[in-house]
Amino acid sequence: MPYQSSDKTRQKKDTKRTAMMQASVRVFAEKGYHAATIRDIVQEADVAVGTFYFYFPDKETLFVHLYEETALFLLQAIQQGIQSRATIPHQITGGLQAYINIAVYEPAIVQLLLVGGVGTVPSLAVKRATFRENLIMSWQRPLDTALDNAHILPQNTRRTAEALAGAFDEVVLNLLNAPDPESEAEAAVQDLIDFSLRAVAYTGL
Amino acid sequence: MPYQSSDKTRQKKDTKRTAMMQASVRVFAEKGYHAATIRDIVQEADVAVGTFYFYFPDKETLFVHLYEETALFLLQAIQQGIQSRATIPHQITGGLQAYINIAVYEPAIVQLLLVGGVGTVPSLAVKRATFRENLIMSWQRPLDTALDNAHILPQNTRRTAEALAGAFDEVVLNLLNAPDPESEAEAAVQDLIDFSLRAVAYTGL
Amino acid sequence: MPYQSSDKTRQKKDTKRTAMMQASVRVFAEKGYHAATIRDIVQEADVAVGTFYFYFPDKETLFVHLYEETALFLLQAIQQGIQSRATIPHQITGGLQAYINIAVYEPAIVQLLLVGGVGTVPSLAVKRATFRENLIMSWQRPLDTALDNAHILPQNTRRTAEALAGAFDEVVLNLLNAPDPESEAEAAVQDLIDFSLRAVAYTGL
Amino acid sequence: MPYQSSDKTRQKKDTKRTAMMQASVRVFAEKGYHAATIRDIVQEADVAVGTFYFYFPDKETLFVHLYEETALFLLQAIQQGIQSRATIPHQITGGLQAYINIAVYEPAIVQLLLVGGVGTVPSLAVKRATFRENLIMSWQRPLDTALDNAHILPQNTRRTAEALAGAFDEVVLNLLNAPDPESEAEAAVQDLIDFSLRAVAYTGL
DNA sequence: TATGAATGAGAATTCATTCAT
DNA sequence: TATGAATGAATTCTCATTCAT
Repeated sequence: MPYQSSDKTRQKKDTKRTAMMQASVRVFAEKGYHAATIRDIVQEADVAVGTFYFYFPDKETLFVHLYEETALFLLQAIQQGIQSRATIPHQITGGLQAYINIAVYEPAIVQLLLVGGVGTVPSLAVKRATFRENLIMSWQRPLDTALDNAHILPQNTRRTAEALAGAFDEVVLNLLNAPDPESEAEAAVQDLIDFSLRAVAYTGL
Repeated sequence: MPYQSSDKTRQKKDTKRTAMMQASVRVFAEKGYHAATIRDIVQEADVAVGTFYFYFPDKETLFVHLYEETALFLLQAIQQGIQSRATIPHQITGGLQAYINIAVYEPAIVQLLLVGGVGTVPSLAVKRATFRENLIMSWQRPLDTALDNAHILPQNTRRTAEALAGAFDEVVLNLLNAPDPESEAEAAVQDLIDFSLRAVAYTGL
Repeated sequence: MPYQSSDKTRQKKDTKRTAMMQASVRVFAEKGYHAATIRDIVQEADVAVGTFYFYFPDKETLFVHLYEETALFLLQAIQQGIQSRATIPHQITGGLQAYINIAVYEPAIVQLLLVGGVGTVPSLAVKRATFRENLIMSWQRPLDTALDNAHILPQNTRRTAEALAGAFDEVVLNLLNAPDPESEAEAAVQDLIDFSLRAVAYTGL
Repeated sequence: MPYQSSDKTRQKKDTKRTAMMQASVRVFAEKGYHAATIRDIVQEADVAVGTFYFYFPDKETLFVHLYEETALFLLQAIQQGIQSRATIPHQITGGLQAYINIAVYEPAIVQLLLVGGVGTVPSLAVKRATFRENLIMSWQRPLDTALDNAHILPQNTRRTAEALAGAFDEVVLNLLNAPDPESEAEAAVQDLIDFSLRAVAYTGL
């Protein structure tokens, strides 16, 4: 394996690289793309500026990469929460729990996705659109299935999915601004489940 | 009469000032606070850099002022749409129509509020929080009244209002990204009305 | 007199022009050339910016002109105080009284000359050098005469004159920084007379 | 040993920092605070603009710092020249030699103090006042002692000290404008010693 | 790999000056 | 004459990026 550095070296490298990415998420989440400086990031990660450019080509590329990766992580968690269940109530519950879980324990990730990457670099616009689209689709798919099975009343599931996605985001952001998000998380999940089941006109109630 | 601050002169001044503010809204809405440069703004308004500073003290002050003014305008329109009606279905209809009307005919205003002012200057954070709070309260008030009158089932109206506000925003943003927002507006309003009445557990259906 | 505007007009013009020059002296004296803005000057004179450029070609020209005029005024006052007397003690007394009188009652003039025009525009450098040279010469001339008449002991009168000029300036600046310059002026004059007569080795003491 | 803040590196940094400070002194001395631009300074130091801001927080801070440091240096030199001697003639000689020595070999320092910092930034005003006060006090102290010992006749020593300080400054500035200051320095010192001993009414002559 | 000094393009802001009215 | 809106060159300062060590 000549092209590969030793485990020890790789581990150290990965350690530093990971530290910088986590620092980046925090800094971008807190300040947004433009207000965050490379200096902010390297100070948070406790490395030198030059080190940043050893691991990442530039600020924009890192940010877009971070956004993609983070978006994928959140989407997969939500989809996992949805897909492991069979009926709409459980699916919504599963997806929401996954979402709010991440929001509470990794707030920087959610903040990066929801506020850190708004109105920034052109190259991000398409990534952001894709993320929103995937997020909406994640909620639309169970709705379509439920509609087929007459578990919900007829409706424009696309629009319902958009509305649910927006509703969840807003509640999550308000939750994160609360003094103790963790303690309120469970109630928020329950309120949103109730809200959603009513909103999708769930016939099983 | 060597010089006269005549109506004509004053009117011209106001005209130019207004033009610059509108240009600013467009640029801020499109690029967000940080990415928008003074040069962008003055080019959009077709004036020189110095002219900007003749009318406005600095970029930040203008932005915050713009945000406040715009937020007030949107809030009043929505509240006007709500308060001129008596029952929840009509109130939601009125508020939504006002919101989507502005979104379609003054998209920059909505974009400035929803995306332009995210993660920007500290002095804006409180304005933004106030705006979101007022927006949520605008929806919560009719819910509380309806709950008192048993027009909706018992629920955490605060959370419902948050969810509705977020739902509306997301649908509006998706609408604005559509190829022809105007043609879809009516359907979007109707879908959201239906969504909302289900979501708030309106008992009159 | 076709080329001449009416008395009334000219008077008004002179009034305004004079007001601006006096305002300029005050502003330049207080802030120095660079820190003083045209806006400062016209506000102090209560006219519009355009008016400034009707009377004066530009900031630098006005400043240099002001400096020259002011320097001439001070020099003539000092020289008048010197030349109207016959012997060194009276000449020093006369010159000093004139200087300190102006310093106390027209502090802006002295401040403009001593501090307002330091290290500023190249075109002023020569004017300033000329002023200092003339000021020194004003004191050297009576010294030379006194030396010829053996009223003072042999010395390098040029150097003595430099030293006296510097001594007077410093005392004047300290006087102007005093809480009540006027009340201390007389004592300062007397101290400086004594100092000077000793310093020039006046033989008549 | 990927990187080492070795002596060599640190020395280089100090070297560059020192070079920039010296360049700053020269530029400020020549043009004064306002007329001196960052561009002037970095060109004189042959570095890029950013380098200036790597070493110094901003123009004003550097200038004030430079002024303080320079004032302290000059004051200590003069006081050292004074305090190492016992009687007024030797004290004046010592202080003057120190002053003129610096003026001739470090003209920028003296010019910065005497002309570069006049009528500039508010934060400098107090530093300048302190410097003048300390300078005057440096001359007043030996005068007070001499007066106690009856080595000079009764007089207002504060005023005499002011006058001497001003006299020295003026002669020094004239000396610096001479074609060959160094060659005239000795004579200037001697003339000023004579002038001063007469001016303070030294009784030992 | 890692460092941080050095760079310079670009941003915000100021202000002398012009000119249509 | 007088006005003040409009201009844009010049200035200060920031920050992403590079590179010698």
